[in-house]
Amino acid sequence: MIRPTAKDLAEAAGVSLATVDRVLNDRPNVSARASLKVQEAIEKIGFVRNLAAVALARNKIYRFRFVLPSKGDQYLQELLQRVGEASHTLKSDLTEITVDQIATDDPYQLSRHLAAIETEEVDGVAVMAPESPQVRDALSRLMTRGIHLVQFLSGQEKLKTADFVGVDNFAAGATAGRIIGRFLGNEPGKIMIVAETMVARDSIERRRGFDSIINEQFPHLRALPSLETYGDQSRAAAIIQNVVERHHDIRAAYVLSPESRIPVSAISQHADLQKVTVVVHERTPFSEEALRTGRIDAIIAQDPGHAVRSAVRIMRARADLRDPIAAQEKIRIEVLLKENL
Amino acid sequence: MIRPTAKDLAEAAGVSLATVDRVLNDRPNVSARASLKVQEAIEKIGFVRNLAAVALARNKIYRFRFVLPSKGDQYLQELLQRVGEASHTLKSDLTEITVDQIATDDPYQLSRHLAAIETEEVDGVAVMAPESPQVRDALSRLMTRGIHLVQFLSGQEKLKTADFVGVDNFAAGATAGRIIGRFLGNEPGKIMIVAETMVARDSIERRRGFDSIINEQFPHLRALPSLETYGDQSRAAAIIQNVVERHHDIRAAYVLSPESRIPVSAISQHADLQKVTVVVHERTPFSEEALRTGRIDAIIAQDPGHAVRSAVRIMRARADLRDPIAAQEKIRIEVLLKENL
DNA sequence: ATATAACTGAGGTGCGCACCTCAATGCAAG
DNA sequence: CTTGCATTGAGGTGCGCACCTCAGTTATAT
Repeated sequence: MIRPTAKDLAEAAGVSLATVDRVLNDRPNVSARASLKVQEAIEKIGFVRNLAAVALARNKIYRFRFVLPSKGDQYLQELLQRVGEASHTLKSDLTEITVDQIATDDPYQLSRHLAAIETEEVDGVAVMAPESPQVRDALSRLMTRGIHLVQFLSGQEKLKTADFVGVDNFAAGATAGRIIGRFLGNEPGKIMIVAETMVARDSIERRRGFDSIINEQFPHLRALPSLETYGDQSRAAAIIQNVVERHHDIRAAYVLSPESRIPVSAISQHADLQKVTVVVHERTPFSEEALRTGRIDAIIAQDPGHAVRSAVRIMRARADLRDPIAAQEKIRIEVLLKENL
Repeated sequence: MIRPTAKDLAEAAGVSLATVDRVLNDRPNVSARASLKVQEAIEKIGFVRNLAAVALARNKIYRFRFVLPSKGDQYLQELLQRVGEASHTLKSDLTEITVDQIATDDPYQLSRHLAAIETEEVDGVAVMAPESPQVRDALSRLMTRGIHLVQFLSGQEKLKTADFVGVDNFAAGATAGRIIGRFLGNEPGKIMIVAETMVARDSIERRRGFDSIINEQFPHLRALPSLETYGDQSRAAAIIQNVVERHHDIRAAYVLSPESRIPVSAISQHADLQKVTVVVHERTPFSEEALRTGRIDAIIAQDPGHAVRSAVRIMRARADLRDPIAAQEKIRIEVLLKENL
């Protein structure tokens, strides 16, 4: 037999096609005995569902939505582009992807937005938003309503019942710590740490991971308190100037936030920081160029294209009541140097 | 209109379904005018082929084959496992994957094997084999016979007309160079370089990439001539001992070959090499464990799972006479440290 | 103008499965 | 023994497209 079909399976199991259908699709009114006979026949004849036929017969269009921040710099642009590409590619796969950009840092607005998503219009939602109890509740309610949720690159204290796509930020911070520690060698010195804001859970976890490595492995180095730019160029310059005046042995800088343009610009414009080792997060046109020209020394990244595709695969699997293939969906913490860009 | 079908397309283009079919599938006997009308209508109504329906109607089983070495250590096992996983996963996608393990280092045997592959039994072949003119010819002939070829992780001087899956080995070597250079700091010293054999093009290119960085960026370091273990444990110990006796300032070791167990074992057993920085290629159970326990300091890797899936996607696209999505198929040069394993 | 080749349309079939209806059977409680 | 419910089978329809045939039409060459 070339490739057994459901008909062959029915025959082998000694039941009708209708029963095979009931078993395969978990429909009610099947006796345990019949179910068992079908399961055994599946093993015996090596039946494998033809997914193309399933998709065609279901004739269902999968509708997924990405909820992303409305404000951001190059990293957000990068994400939007990847989502757009995925949307385009997946059209022929009966998958429609939409994007909502809202002020994800306003828990109230975000919650309202999530509450307004109708079960009928969407099969799955991938949300990238900072943590808050209110948002967490809204996400829970979303799931209760039968909408599959993916926590996307974001720092929610993970809802255990939801899928997550992204990296372990503690490990990402630790990786940055290892890089800086090894790059600096044995001479003592201080490390400047810059973030847009330390409210974001992502930044907090990275900082914790970073500190854990520096303290344990490189005790001759000292990580200074985190500076917050609030996304403001002149504020960034001012606080960095302030730190430089008080510490004469700054040998490295670590930028916690995904948007590194403002902090790195401030650092590379400062006369006293020309020789410091700089590590940032996320690959953007800016960080890539900075790595090429030597203004920064390494990028810790998670591939946004992978992340988007992974989120879609997971939502797709959940919509079909399948389990995602965990091994394939792990997002790697990438270390980018000038040579492996 | 919810989602235009070919029928809608025919209507919009003012032609028959038969003509739409001829245009969509590049069949002969279509006037330029009719073709144009269809193309325009596609744009106009936003027609997108339903791939599930295409697959079902074609009812074609895609048969792909991986040709891999018969001899190897953990990296080969890793590869085999990934191919097996892909094979399992893709069964429901009408894709059958087989593996041939042969002595790929014997050009004659490999050529004969490739020549024996029938066009009827296989749609695409992914070959991992070291370079030789004879093999290159055999690969060319394979393509001439209409079998889609993917050069898989291997060091053929690339056949321009064939697809390639894998990393740029020059860049991989350069990345290793950067890592070692930065990890060692400013003190002068020597770098021991070990390979299974320097006949493999991969190793040669990595060595070139490595040297280029060390020479340009870290002139206080010196990379010693490559040692060849020939996969022999005692020979490895002997040649390393020999080098250690002649050089007292070895500060790092770089293992070029994908199988690093033998060289690393020899290095970590040598009393004088306890403090050297070690960088190897490819993630295997051994190298992973060595990184965890600190016997090595970094791994330069290419994800074999990604590589396998990428090769299959490419062969699939080629079999459908589509172009692969280049951006998605790029294999990254990964830098693994203890923290981002 | 006629033979010929290049095009076009109408229609049909089947891919493997999901989903539906309806009748028939079994089984247990009352 | 009847009633009611769970289970099973038979059969049909349609998803969107590929692929085939054959008749009819239009352009091209002679």
